[in-house]
Parts: sequence; C-alpha cells; structure tokens
Amino acid sequence: MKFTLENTCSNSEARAGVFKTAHGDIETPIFMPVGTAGSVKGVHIKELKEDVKAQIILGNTYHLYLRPGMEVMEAAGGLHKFNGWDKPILTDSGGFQVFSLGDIRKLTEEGVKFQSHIDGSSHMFSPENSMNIQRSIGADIIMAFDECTPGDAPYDYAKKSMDLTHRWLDRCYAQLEKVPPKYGFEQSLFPIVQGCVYPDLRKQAAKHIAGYNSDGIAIGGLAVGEKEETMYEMIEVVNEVLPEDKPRYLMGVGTPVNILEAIDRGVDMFDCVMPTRNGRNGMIFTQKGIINIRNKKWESDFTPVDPDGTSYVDHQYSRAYLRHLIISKEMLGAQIASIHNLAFYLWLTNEARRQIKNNTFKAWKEAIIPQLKNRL
RNA sequence: GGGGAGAUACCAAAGUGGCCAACUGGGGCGGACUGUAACUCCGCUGACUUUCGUCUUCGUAGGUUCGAAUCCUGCUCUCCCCA
Repeated sequence: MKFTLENTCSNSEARAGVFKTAHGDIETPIFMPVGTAGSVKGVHIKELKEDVKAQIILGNTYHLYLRPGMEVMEAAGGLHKFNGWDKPILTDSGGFQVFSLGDIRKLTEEGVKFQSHIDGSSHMFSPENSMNIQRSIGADIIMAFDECTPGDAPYDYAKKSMDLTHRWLDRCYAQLEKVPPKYGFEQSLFPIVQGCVYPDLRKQAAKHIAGYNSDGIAIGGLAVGEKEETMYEMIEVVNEVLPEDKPRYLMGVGTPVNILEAIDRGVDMFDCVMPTRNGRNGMIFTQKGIINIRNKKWESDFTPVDPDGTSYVDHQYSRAYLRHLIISKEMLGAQIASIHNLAFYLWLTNEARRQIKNNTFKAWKEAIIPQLKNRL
C-alpha cells in the first residue's frame, strides 16, 4: 500500500497521511494545482516549487491528447520530461470533458465521441484509449475514465450513469493489464465514486469502488451544480463506506471553505481551477477573506497583496499595483494572482495537516471559516 | 481671402421626421467562475424611481410640424483643401 495514515483527529474525520510515488511523497491533506495542458497557467516550475510549494500537479488527458499529441509526448519521454516537473503528476482521464464539452459530444456504451474544441475534428474516447493515453503521458496517478454525472440528473439517469462508470472501470483495469507503464515506474489508477446527489447510489458506488485493489479512491461528480450542503452530505455518505487506508480524492473541489469542510469529513486530496482561473479574473483568496482586486476600493491601497501570505509576490507587490495589472490585462497580473492563490491554497492544506497532527483541527477550522467567507 | 466638411452621452462613433434616453466599441462600476473549450463570461453606465413610469438631453438661439438628434434660419466653434 502506498498510503500511510499518520494521524486522525479525535473529534473529526480529518486525517493526515503520506502517499508515496516514484517521483516523491505527497503529504496529505494536499491541494494539487491544475495544469491542464501540461502547465499550471502562468506559473513557472521554479515558482511552483519554491513559492507555491506544490507537491503534485495535474495534467489533462483530453487536452494533451489533442495538443501536442501522444507522438510528441512519447518522444519527449512522458510529461515529466516534457514539462520539466520532476515531482508527482496526476492526470485526469478526460471524463470531466465528457461532462463539460456539452453539446459537442455523444455518449455511448463504447465511450464518448466528441469534437475537438481546437479544430472541430472528431475523436473517440473510451476507457481503453484513455488508459493508453495516460500510459503515454506517464503520470504517477491516473484516473479512471468515468462519466461525471451532472448535479441535476434525475435518479434513473444517475443510476445508469453510475453503472456505466462501473463497467468502464473494469475496462480500464483490463486495458492497464494489457499495456504496461512506458517509462519504468508504476502508475496508480484511482477509480471514481459517482452516484450524483442520491445517498443510496453514492453508498452503492462507494461499496463497489472499495472492492477494487486501488492505491486511492476518488469522489467525482460533486460541485457540479448541487447545493454545498448536499455535497457535504454525499462526502459523508461515501467516506463512511470507503476504506481508511486509502487516500480519498475529492475531484474538482473547491473553495477554501469547501476544502476545510471536506477535510473535516475525511477527504485527503483536492484539485480545482479556482485559484488560477478566478485569480486571473481578479479574485484573491486570503486568510481574512476574499478580495475582488478589480474593485475601486483597492485603487490606492499600496499595502502588500497579502501581509499574511507565504509567497514572495505577496510582499513584493501592492494591491493597487496588482489591481492595475489585472484591469490592464497585463500578463503579470494573472501570474501574481495565480502564484498568490496557489500558495494560499497550499498553505491552507498544509496548515490543516499541521492542525490535524496537533489534534486541533476542528477548533481551528471553526475559527477560520467565518474569516474565509468574508468579502473584503 | 475662396471652397468644403462637421459639432451626438466620459471617449470614439452610428442614427438623418415618430419603433430614440438614442446602435456599437472603448472606458468606468459591479457580479460570476469548483476533475480549465476560460488573460473568459454577464449586468449596469442622463436624472429621479423597487417596478410601471416621469423628467431633462444630441453645439447654441429661434422656426416648420400633431411630432425633430434628424427639416429650415441666425449665431458660436472645429477640421480639411486651394491661395
């Protein structure tokens, strides 16, 4: 088993642990910056390591398959070699695109036919070629090819969708048996618990997924339109069933508050585009609350971006300057905001880990959440 | 000196008798964004009003008309061309 549980809390389901990979250890709880096309948008690897303190980043099967394509990827020797990130990488399977590409795709038992958002060309994703592609990319953690069920799906659809995800999972495993890793290290497949907003389906999915000999388990299909309370309830239902000795990855979540609430309910890993995408659009997350840096009130605020911040950009630049850059659509603005937000997210999960080890997580969480919700 | 063009909201720029408080950009203000088709998208931007609506606007002063940013006349200003 690659995961070691180090601490649990007496008054919370929160856990601290370590996940071992061929490219280094991941200390949980952890936030994983999203690097869809092989880069965390606007952030250099040096900054990811030294300022953000990222331990693992994501890549995306769909995007990398379309560009640069697997021929280049394999010639490079995999994504680690290609982008120069020598720490752990996780790739999503393209399953989320099945959901987000909306009307330019068609779902069948075989897989998903979709049109490239780049040139409109037709392609097919299936459990088999998603695994093939993820072998070629060569991430340490790879994701099962699933259908990310929409949050407002009716029960019958959600059930069928879940069953399809389960059948696809068997095909994922079968394909990985056929095609060995390409770059001399092992890849861990994380299966995904679906079930939409229906507790009995979630429970059923969790039991089903727990039956596989995986290194970790993902919870998918949340934060896709349902209420936050519903999301928390689903996490509770699922984690009640999942084995303690495997890391639990809540896919695509979320706000700082979402993350703490999920950690409190026993989740270990997170990824989300929010710190980078929202950062580019002017949203700055801090311990004291959320700043919309485009607002006029920051026009002449020459204090640091975040006095409590852990990265150098927080102290190097002022809020007024960052506002100017974002409003002027200067690239540097997006970079500063991304580095700051990612550093904040990493601080948040690392501090949660520290509090868990100290058995003070619950009180700390209750105290900081009202602050995190503030609008500054 | 002669000839020509034009003055529209913060800026630029449509509109040339009723569908005009006035297209569209930009700027300004606010909001959204959760396994990234995203340096993107959505509102508002004359005044008062929650809405309905009311009032004051298209250089300026008059006029024609049931009705004018749009037609006519005077005035002021700007720009271009030729001397």
